[in-house]
Amino acid sequence: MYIDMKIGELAKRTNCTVQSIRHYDKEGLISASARSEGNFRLYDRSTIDRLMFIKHCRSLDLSIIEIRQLLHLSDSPDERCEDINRMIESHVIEVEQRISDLQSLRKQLKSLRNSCSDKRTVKQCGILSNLSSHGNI
Amino acid sequence: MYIDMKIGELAKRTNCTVQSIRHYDKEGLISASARSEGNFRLYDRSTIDRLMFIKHCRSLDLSIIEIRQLLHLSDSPDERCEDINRMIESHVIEVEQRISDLQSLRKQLKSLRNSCSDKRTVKQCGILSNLSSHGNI
DNA sequence: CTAAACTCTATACTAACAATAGAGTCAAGC
DNA sequence: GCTTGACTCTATTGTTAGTATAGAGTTTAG
Repeated sequence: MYIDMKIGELAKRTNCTVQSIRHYDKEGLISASARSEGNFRLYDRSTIDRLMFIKHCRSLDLSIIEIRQLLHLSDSPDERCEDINRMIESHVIEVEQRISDLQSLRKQLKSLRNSCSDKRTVKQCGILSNLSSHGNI
Repeated sequence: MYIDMKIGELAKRTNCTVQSIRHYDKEGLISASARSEGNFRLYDRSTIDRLMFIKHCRSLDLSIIEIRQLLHLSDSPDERCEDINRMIESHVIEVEQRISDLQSLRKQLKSLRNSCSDKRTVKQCGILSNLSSHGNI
C-alpha cells in the first residue's frame, strides 16, 4: 500500500514535468514522504491526488498562493468555507475583466489590420501611420 | 527647436515613468540624443512621438521585440509592409485564442462557484470536492 | 554655497516554471 | 564487483515588462 516512488514516476503518473514537481515542492504545495539514502525524493501514493488537485487548480489559473490557501483550508475541514467561495468569486471577476480588456484589444487590432493591404510599402502603411498618430484608432 | 529635455520632463510629457523610459532605452527602442556633462540623458522632441508610438503599441500588447521590429521597419520606408500586416494578423489570432481560453475558464469557475454556498463548512464544500475529483467539473 | 530635487548605474523582485551545469545515485547486466 | 546508462540532486539562469530599491553623483534655485 505505502509504495514510495521517485519523482520520475510521479511525473509520469500525473503528467507533470519533473521540474514543476520540484517547483511545487519548493513552494510547499507538496512534500516528499521521505528521502532515499542518496537524497532522492520518495513520494507515497496520496501525493498523486494532491498533485492532480494542484494541476486542476492551475488549469483554472489559480495562483500557487491561492492553491496553498486551498490546501491549507482542506486541512481544516470544520472551518466555514466562505473564504473559498470568496476566492473563487474574485477570480471570476478578474477573469471577466481580462476578457473584456482582450475584447477591446481585439477590436483595435482588427481595425488596425484593416488599415493596410500587403501591396503597399512601409511608407504608405496604414498600420504604421495609425500607430504613429497620437489619438486612438 | 532642438530643445533637449531630461528624462523627468520626457516622462511627464508622455505619461511614462522614468524607469520605463530607461528600460526602453536599455532595450534599444529609444536613445538619448546626447548626455549632459554629468551624464544625464538629454532627449529631443522627436522622442516624444517615438515614445507615444511605443506606448500605443504596448497598449495593444505588442511585445518590445515586436515594437523594435516595427520601429526598424519604419526606418526602411520603401520595403513592402507585408511583415507588418503579418505581425498584426498573428497578434489578432493570439488574442482571439486567449479570449476563448478565458471564456472556457470563466465557465468552469462559475460552475465551480455554484457548487457551494457560504453556510457550509470546508468539509462539505462543493468547490473543494470538485477540485479534488479527477475528472472535469 | 547649500539643500532639495533630480538623475545615474546596478541589482533584485514579480509568476510559474523551463533549461542547463555539474555532481552524485541507482539498477541491471556481465 | 564493476561498468554503464538512466535517473536524480542542488543551484543558477532565463523568460516579460517593467517596479522598486540602494548608494552615489548632478543640477538648480535661492
